[in-house]
Amino acid sequence: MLEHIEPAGGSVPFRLTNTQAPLRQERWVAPQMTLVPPVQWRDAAVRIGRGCLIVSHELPDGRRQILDVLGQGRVLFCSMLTHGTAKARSLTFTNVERLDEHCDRDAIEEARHLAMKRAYEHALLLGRKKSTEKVATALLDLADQFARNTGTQMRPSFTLYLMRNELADWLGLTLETVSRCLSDFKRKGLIAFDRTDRMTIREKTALRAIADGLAPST
Amino acid sequence: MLEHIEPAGGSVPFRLTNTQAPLRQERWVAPQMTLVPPVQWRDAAVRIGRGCLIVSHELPDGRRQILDVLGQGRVLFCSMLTHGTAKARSLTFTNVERLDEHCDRDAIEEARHLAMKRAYEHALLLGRKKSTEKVATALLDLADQFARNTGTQMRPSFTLYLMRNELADWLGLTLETVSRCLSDFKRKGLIAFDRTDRMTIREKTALRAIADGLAPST
DNA sequence: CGTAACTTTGAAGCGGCTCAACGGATGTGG
DNA sequence: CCACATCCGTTGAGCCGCTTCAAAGTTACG
Repeated sequence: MLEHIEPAGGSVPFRLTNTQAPLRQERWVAPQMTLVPPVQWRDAAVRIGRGCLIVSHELPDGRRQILDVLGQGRVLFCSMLTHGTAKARSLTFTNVERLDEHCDRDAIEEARHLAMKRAYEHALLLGRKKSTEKVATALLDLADQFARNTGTQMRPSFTLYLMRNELADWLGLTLETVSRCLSDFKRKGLIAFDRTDRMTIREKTALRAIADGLAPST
Repeated sequence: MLEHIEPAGGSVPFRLTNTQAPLRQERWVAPQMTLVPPVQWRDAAVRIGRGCLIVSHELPDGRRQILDVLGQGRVLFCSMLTHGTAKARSLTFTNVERLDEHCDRDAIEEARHLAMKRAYEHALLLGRKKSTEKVATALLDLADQFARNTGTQMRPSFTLYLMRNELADWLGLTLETVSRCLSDFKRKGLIAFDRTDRMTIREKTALRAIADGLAPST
């Protein structure tokens, strides 16, 4: 989906496969790329085929807020990028496909609604949830998006594309607080992970209760 | 815009003028009403003619997050209310007019973009700004929306429809913290108010710098 | 190995929250 | 008219959850 591709992290390995299919307008994006829509995609909606994108926004002094994490099937609205309201970045090899304003009208409409709904849920999280509630919410959200075909329904397992500091910037916390919450959940058997980037939800309903603020804070 | 109108605060005076103009679909809403769109407005976009609405969302235990504050000209998307993603409430006598999906297509598109952009800015505020930065941002936003014709450009004056606890729920703070910030700004001459619901911005650029995190925290 | 990047863990500090008291404004009834 | 209640805002004191700072542990990769 890129006209210009800017390596965002200085040291991250950089690779790009820019496949332009004749009928479907589709492109591949390498990890750690900042997405810059080509001019003709200025107001387009693009669907993630596979991979993972984060959408973020920053204060002048560099404090960052990650606004959303997009997995397979989610839709990114390029107007947000072109108007300077946000930046999008790939966290792994990611495939995006341009939706057609007319053919995919319903899908676009639905995606717009979902984006707004998620923004509202996220505001509730940022403004009113405790750190443990935030982390629990994030894990369940990521499981929904990225555990499509791995693990069971009640014990989903997924690749965590975000690093601790990215989780922190998503949740309005510090990376240390995120790490402590995750270790805590692990100790309690609510989740499991050996590698830091591979998570398994072990007690989904318990996590759900925590995420919704219904669990005693012990 | 209401089919059923539910008095939300128990003690607030209740009055309603339900004007249904023949051509323009337009209605009046009394203060402190929870807005419930009539069935035929299920997915409509409605523009605020005058008045003030808040859009909010809650956790099961009652913690509330105010998601947006809408003044004259702003557009509310009813689908957010009908899907249970949010509630809307009037803070004063408020006039709303249904936009036409076809005639007002461009206006709706623009409003959608604005809503999303504001949600993003709000997330940045909630997740990454300090209390003083939050309050400064809120004051400037409200000045932009509600000081249309009062005060000067650099010294806007406006009616503050939100109470301290509503400001707090908007900014992810407590009402005490909001009160302390406002008193602090007043003491420093950045703002002025005698009645608690009538604000004047006195040092717009200084407030702007604070809002953007560019001011020393002294 | 050795370095770099990321994570974990600990200890200390602080910003915003909680709890509490007071003050001003408005309304109501005697 | 005053006594009293209610609601909202302000202010203070103490505390706690998260951040900050620091150091050690882990993983990946040359």
